[in-house]
Amino acid sequence: MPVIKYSRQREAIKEYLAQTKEHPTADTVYMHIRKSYPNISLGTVYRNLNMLAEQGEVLKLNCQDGSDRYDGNPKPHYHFLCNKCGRVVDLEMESIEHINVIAGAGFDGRIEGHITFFYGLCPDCKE
Amino acid sequence: MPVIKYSRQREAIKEYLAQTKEHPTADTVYMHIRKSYPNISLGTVYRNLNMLAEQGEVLKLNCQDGSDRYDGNPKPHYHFLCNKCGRVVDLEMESIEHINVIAGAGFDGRIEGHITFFYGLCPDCKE
DNA sequence: TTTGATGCAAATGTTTTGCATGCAA
DNA sequence: TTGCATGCAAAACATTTGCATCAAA
Repeated sequence: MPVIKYSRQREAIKEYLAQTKEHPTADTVYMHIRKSYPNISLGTVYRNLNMLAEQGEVLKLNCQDGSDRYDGNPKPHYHFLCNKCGRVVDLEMESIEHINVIAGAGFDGRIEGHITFFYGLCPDCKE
Repeated sequence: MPVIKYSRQREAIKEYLAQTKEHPTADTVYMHIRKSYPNISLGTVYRNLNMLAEQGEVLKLNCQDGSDRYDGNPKPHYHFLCNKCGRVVDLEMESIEHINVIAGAGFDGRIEGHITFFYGLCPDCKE
């Protein structure tokens, strides 16, 4: 397997993701990084996002609205998608790992995990 | 709003989805319907799948592998995605609606529901 | 007869890829 | 010096859309 070399572009992407709570799309990442690296190409952004996701340094979220978004927090956690403004918010909540057991009860395969998105109205939109 | 007129193409798509358990992609639907309607176009398949999903007659599944798949069973239910063969299987399981309450406990917005995909190894791949 | 649905092809939006060059090690 | 990463542009995909024609009501 090839060695992974340092690149400031990748570092900038990682820093941006670590600092924002926006759960940006690849294109949004591109727009932001461009401010400090005007010559960065969209291809580089995609390559690095995929690389970081593979390394487990960021999360790639396959949202229910069809968009792919990225999360700088690689620890598995749950997300909330607002039906009105489309925002994706991190949820801090008690573990629901037991649903794997419930799902496995009548199923002959092996359940290793789950991905859950909650949806509804976010604090700002619920009024 | 426009009236929805009967079309044999749409009917064929609906029947195919009702009878299969494959959770096919739009392209797979196209390949199948083509056997009985060789002239049907991919555009028509997409238009009808979207129409049926909007009417609530079929489910559009935004799978974690990034693909969109369709399910002829419009009742909400859970799905399992095999990490090895990529197959999507229906799960029959006890309700886990209570996770909405758990998620809502520390959250100031309104949780209306959730979408969950389970993953692991399907019965055929688990050996 | 009216109007929605179709087939076709072009357009769109997103993501990936090939290649010459730049830069890390 | 070696070879991975980059920028650029083209290519690859998936999905949508415009339009003339077809068919349901």
